[in-house]
Amino acid sequence: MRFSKAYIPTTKEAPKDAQLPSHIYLSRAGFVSQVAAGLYNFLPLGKRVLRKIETIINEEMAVCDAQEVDLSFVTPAELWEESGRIEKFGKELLRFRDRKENLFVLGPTHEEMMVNIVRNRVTSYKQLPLNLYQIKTKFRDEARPRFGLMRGREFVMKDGYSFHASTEDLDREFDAMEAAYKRILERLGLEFRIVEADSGAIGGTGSKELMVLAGSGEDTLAVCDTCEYGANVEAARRAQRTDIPEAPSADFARFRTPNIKSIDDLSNFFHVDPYYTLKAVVQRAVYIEGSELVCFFVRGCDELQEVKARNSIGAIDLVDATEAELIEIGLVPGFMGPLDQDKIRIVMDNDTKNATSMICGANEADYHFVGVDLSVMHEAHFADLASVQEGDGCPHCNGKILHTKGIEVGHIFKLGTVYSAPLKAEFLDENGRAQPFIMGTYGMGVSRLVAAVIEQHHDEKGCIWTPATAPYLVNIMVSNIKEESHMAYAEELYATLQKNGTEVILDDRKERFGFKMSDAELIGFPFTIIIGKELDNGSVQIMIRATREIITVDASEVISKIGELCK
RNA sequence: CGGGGUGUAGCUCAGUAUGGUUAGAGUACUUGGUUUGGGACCAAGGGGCCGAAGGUUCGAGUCCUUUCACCCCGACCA
Repeated sequence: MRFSKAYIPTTKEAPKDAQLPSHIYLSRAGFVSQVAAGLYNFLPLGKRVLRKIETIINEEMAVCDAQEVDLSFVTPAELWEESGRIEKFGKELLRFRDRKENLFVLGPTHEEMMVNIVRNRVTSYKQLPLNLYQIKTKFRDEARPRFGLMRGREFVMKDGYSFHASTEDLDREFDAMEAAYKRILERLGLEFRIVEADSGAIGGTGSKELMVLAGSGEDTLAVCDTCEYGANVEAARRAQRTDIPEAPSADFARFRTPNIKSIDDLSNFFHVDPYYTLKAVVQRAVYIEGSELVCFFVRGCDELQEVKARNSIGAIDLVDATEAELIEIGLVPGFMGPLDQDKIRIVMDNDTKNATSMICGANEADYHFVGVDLSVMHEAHFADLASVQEGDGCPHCNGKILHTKGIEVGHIFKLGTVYSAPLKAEFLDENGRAQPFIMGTYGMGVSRLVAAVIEQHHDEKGCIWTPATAPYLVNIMVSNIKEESHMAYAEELYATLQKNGTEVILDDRKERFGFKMSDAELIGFPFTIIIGKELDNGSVQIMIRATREIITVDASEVISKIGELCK
């Protein structure tokens, strides 16, 4: 491509709405432009990056014998009614009617459609397993799209679905997909972590998220500083605590604690570590039908993890309870404890099981119990409720947990029969019995990956594309196109690179050196070959974008040098 | 969906408090000239329904009402 003919509208200023580096630089460098909230146009450079990522995904899927399909974007609403998701998805599902008044939706994900194309066609265990995927635009009418390409309403996703006759076979395919996804991200040149994730209300197992590590990520990850363990904090586990503070010695007693309500106050008042106090968090749990107040207890040194709490009782949502709601049912805010109270459902963190020497509220204003032995609560509902904190022990090794931020670019998930059963997608097993398909699902956010590359690879000058994601690997920049010998050399180099299959752009614009260099840095080509006055000495220069280092090489060796730098 | 903010030239923004010639700047664009290794300089130009609708007024970018869009925080997010 010749730059002079390319449509690459770069700008000095970022759109005022852009906050994230990926949004700012992708806009400024002319990769994308915004159309409306959460909707973006991909301009030529952006489209090239998308296609490069798609190509890598296709290649790795081919290795796994996964087959690409292309399902219709507009899907009949009946399918969604059949699976029961039309209500669950709510307003995120964009619906509309055609001229015959039939209701349709724009596909936000394609489980239903994919199940639909195999049901009644794949009818025998002999036809399994099967792994089908597509790379396609999805639409979710998000309440609040933001962060540029990171969270759009319309986005490109690779969504794959596998069908199996047994859970063992699903496990095998799941591992193969995890390995393939890992290879994809490695090839893209991204630093990432595969983490354990929350399975959500749908159930299923083996939920794993692929997280590109970047400070602007929306998800908090708990990762081990020693081993490979990593998990979304929503699902993170930790080792049993070993550095247990010295226990306070006190016999069981009811103790007057005037106006001592918070964990801090309590721990100062009794001079005990918060580890020995019990924190009560009351939430209104919302279910499909109705709601109730639930009190969660964790140790004073811990925080309640909301997703874990929600999962522990199968609620759809938790909202903070107000003091008025507590008082109404006869609870005493600031002095709540699990003992001797039957006014509210309680759930206790696993770490409080059989805990001794505890201090907890006495369910009476200005009184706490001390010296509590929680083994009396052995019939209570225990669950993992506490949020894993930095410094906690890794559940797999002796390492320590650290927190880091990640961008979720992939999510793989064992669905089991969650969709195949309600949609009656069945095959006959060896015994001639009808069984629903056992399914896995494998998603990867392709347009989000474009943004993720830049979130992880940029500097104050602009984008820094990795070789696998760059719109062009090499930019040949002619310092002054009026120098005929320089231009002739550049043309020759351009032709040679094109012939050997290098993705190359020739910056033949009638612009000054500084202007073209700034564009090269903003767009972020991995290598810019500068052809200018050095050519009179038989040399050219290569600017390595990642470091902005400029090296001088003999004009005859420039191609082999580029090859060397790519390694 | 709750709270906050912003809509004026392709882009980034002044101007709105206190209504008053022909609505400005920078940048980008066009033409001519000079320059040519880090976003050049000089000169001359083109470009606006001041988000939309209604109202108040002799007069509205500016005041009032309604509405739409976009952004931020939160809720939500296979």
